[in-house]
Amino acid sequence: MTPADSVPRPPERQSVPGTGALGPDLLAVIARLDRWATSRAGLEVPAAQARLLAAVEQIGPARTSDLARLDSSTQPTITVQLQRAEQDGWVRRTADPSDGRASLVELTDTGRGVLRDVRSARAAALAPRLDELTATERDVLTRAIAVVERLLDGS
Amino acid sequence: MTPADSVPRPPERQSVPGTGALGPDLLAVIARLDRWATSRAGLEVPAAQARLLAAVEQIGPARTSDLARLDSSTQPTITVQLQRAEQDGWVRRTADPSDGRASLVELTDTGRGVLRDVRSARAAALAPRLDELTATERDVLTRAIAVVERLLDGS
DNA sequence: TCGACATACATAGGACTCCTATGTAAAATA
DNA sequence: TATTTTACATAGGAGTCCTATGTATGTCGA
Repeated sequence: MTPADSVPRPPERQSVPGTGALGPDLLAVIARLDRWATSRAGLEVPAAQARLLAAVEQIGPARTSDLARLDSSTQPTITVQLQRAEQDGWVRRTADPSDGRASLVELTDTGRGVLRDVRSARAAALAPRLDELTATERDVLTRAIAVVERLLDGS
Repeated sequence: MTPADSVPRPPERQSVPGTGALGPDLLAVIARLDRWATSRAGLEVPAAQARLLAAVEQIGPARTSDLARLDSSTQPTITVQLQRAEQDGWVRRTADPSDGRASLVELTDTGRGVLRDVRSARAAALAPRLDELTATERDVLTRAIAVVERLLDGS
C-alpha cells in the first residue's frame, strides 16, 4: 500500500493531468494573434482563398477532397472556394486521367503571385512586433512552429 | 576573427532581414491549428461568443468599446455579440454610474460556467496530441504562449 | 456483364462572423 | 449654450463554412 492510496485526493481539477491549461491557453492566444494579424494585414484576398492557395501549393496537383482534409474543412466548402479561385485565374483544374470523377488542381502563375503578396503583407504586419522581441524569444517561436506542425501532422 | 566571419553568406532570401519567414510561417501554422481544434472541439457555443466571454472575464466589468479593442474587433460587432450573450443570460449589463452613454458588462454565473465548459472541450480536443509530444516540446509551447502574449500586449 | 455500393464532386440552404456607414443620445468643450 | 466628441445601436452586405442532398463515375461480387 503506497502512501498515495491512503491520501484522499481532491477531485480532479483538470480533465487532462499533465497538460494542464496548455491547450486552452494555446488556443486562446493563437485566436487572438490570428485576429490581430488579420485586422492589420488589410488583405484584399479573402482569408479562405489565401488558405486554399497555400494548400494547393503545399500538396501540388491535388483533388478537392485532399485539399479539404489538409485544411480541416469539408469537400463542399473547398468546391465553392475552388470555383472562385478558378474564376479569378488563381488555380487551374485538369481532369484526372486515372479517375473520371476527379480533377486535379494546381496554382497558376497568377495564383503564385497572389500567394506571395499575401505572405509579404502578413510579414509586414507582424514584422515590427517581431523586431521588438529578443533573439531568444524569436527562437522560441521558431521552435514552437515546428512543434505545432508536428502536432498537426500527427494524423 | 571567428570562422563564421570568413564564410561567404548567401544573399538575403527574405524581404524582412532578421525576422525571415517567421511571421508568415507563424500565422500559417496558427490558422491551421485554430481550424483543426475548432473542427474537433464540436462546440455548441459560437466562436465569437466564446471569445467575448473570455474577454469579459479578462477585463472585468468593461465597456463595449474596451472589449472591441481587446479582441481586435469593432464596436458594432461587439454590440451585437453582447446582445446575444445577454439574451442567453451569459453576461449582465449595468449602467455606468459615471457616464450615461456607457454600460458595464460582466459575466453571470451561467456565463462563467459556459466559459469553463468551452475551455474543457478545447482541452479535451487537443490533449491527445499534446500527450504525444515530449516534455521539451510542451515546454516550448508554454514559452511561446508567453512570447505571443507579450507581442500582442505591445500596444 | 449487371446491379449494388462506394466515391468524388456539385448544389442548396442556413447559421455565423464581421466589417463600413450611419443614427442617437450623453458628455465635454468652447 | 452651441458645437464637437464620444459611446453605443442599427442596417446592410460580403465572406465563411457546415449539413443535406443530387449526380456521375468507379469498383466489386454474383
